[in-house]
Amino acid sequence: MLTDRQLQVLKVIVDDFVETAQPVGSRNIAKKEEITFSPATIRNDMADLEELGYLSKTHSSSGRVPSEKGYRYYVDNIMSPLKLSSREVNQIQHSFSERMMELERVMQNSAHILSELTKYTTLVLGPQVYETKLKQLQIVPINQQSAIAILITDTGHVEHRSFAIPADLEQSDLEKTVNILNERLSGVPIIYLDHLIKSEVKYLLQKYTNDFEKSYQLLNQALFTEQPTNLYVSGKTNILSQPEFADVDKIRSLFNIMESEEKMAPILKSEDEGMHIYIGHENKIEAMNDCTLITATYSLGENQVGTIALLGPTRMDYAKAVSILDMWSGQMTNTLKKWFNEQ
Amino acid sequence: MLTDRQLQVLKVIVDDFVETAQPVGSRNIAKKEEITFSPATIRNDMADLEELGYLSKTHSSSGRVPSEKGYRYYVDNIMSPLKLSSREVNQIQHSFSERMMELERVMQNSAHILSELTKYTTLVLGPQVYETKLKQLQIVPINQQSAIAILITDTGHVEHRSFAIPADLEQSDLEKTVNILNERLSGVPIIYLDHLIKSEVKYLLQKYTNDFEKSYQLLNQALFTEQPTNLYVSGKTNILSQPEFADVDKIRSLFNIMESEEKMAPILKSEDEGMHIYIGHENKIEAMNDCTLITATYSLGENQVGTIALLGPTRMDYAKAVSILDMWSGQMTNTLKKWFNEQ
DNA sequence: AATTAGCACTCGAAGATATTGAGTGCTAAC
DNA sequence: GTTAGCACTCAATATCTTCGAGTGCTAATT
Repeated sequence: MLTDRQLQVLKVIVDDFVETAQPVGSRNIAKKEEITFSPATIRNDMADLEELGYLSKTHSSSGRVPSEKGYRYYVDNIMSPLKLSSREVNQIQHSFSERMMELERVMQNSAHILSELTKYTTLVLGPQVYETKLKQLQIVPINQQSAIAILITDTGHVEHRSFAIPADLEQSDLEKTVNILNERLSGVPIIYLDHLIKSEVKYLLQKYTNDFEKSYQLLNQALFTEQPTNLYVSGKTNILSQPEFADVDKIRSLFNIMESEEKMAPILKSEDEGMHIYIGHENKIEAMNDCTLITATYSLGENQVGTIALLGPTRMDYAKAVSILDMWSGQMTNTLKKWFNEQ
Repeated sequence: MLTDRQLQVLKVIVDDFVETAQPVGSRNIAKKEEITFSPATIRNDMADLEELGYLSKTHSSSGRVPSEKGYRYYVDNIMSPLKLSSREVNQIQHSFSERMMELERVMQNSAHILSELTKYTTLVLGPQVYETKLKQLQIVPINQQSAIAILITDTGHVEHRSFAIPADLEQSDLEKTVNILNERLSGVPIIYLDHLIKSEVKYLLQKYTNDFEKSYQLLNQALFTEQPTNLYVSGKTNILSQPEFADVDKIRSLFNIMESEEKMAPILKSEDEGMHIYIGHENKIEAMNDCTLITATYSLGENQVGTIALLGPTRMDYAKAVSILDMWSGQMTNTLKKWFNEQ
């Protein structure tokens, strides 16, 4: 168990190092207002803290630097929530302004604003579509060979895909197909679409259209070709300003991960709701071993959960990051509740 | 005027430097198969070429490096088109495969593949919409407060925007508005929409709907709020592998530009069609002063011109870059012609 | 007259050596 | 338990040396 003084020393070291990115020496600690004891005393405490694994040195005669364990302790036991400035609060609220009626825009905007406020990289993963329901399906022919399928969900999400119309498909069959689909599929959760089409709609099509095979094939092509983008990243370049990322190789491997939705999505998805902090090697991906990732979930409806995350160096302003994510979560939940109850 | 031998020396220096990124010395040049004279002779030529401004040294006893003027001369007078490997040809053709019916996808895909092939950054600027015509306008209500407007153009481009429905707008007015719009605006070039609405449609709305003011306001809100994204960038991280971008500050300023459509679009748009090569300080933006930008236009229809560009260090494999862009342009033009004639 | 061999010279890169100063750990005094 | 004092450590920085790839110039060769 740490003494009060040790705790205080650890806090000062983390705070100072987060700010300056330089190892913190005993003399500098002693200079702080809140510190009332001498450098020698502090040195003793630091030696203890180092033995316990909360601090480390960059070399034998350097000042101390928080270890990952030290950050962990700071996050779990020391840091206190920060009061955000009114400017920060305003900006966050602004990203939920009324004119933003689309989830996509809200996410994009939030990512942008949070990365501005924190100077870290913000990642927003859209909600999984477990419960999203199909509102309407439309097919708009463009020319003889191609048409566009437009899916609209009850959350206001619009998805469109163009596809080739089989050459020998009759116009009437196309129309019938669309009618059947709209009739049978409206209100159905997206996730069941595939199943429902395979079971029920298939027979309807077979019954009412002349060229079932073509219609069915077309349908599959139009609806199930590709996963839509669901990851919004903003402020990637902020990472470049951090002194720990002076190495171009590091930057490259990190950027490669962030640009790939497949790699990033599983990292962001967490089993349970709420906030999670992954410090350094707590991140399973090697390229992120000197980063901290803070994730927070937001939910719309019952089972739809999305994630927002901040990515920065382990030397992160944890209190600020957490407070800002917290603020955002609250606003987001409010907005979505209002939004959902209204419709 | 350069002698044949000087020309040959310049060519070897550019080719070698592009490959190795190291200053080229006379001994190394003499070792090349195609070179039949001694280092001393080459040194004399190099001294002349330097005096003429085509070469420079990194320090007084280093080998030579092409200057921007040297690259310019190489591009204008020396380099010969490269025959692409069948792998490269295949990959480019693949990005135009039949299933890609949407311009957006083609652009995204092309950007990706070209950056893979060249290891430079690829930027694709979508065509300006001067001539694109509105095919269909649909308005899909999501709930009491909001709806989504979907614009489909004759090029298969789909644009959607959600907007708030004024609280006191009657349902019937909304429907009437949409009907009027579809009737009057189909086939109209997007660029004239605004004008046509202000002149003609305005009166129709006034005549047939109860709450003209609301309908009109809604219309403006739905159609003219924001410019759609039109810039696709791929392979930004490729730049990180180039030795000339070891400096993080350089990277940052370059990334900042590439991430901003407002900054990038005017650079990419060129007055006239065809290929343009901007070497080093020929780029007006300071951050790009040690880059080369090669732009090529592609066109669909009569007046619609888009741009594709490769961005790399001035030490670029010009022959390859030009050949690949050339290949792509040809394919793109073909594809679009076929596409347009069919509809 | 053009080309080439020969040679002194230049200068960056890489390694070795000295200097400085911020910081530590330990011991003894308070 | 706390602190002053002091010897010690080591990264950062500067200075010097060595090495070699490269040059420019001059004189010899073709």
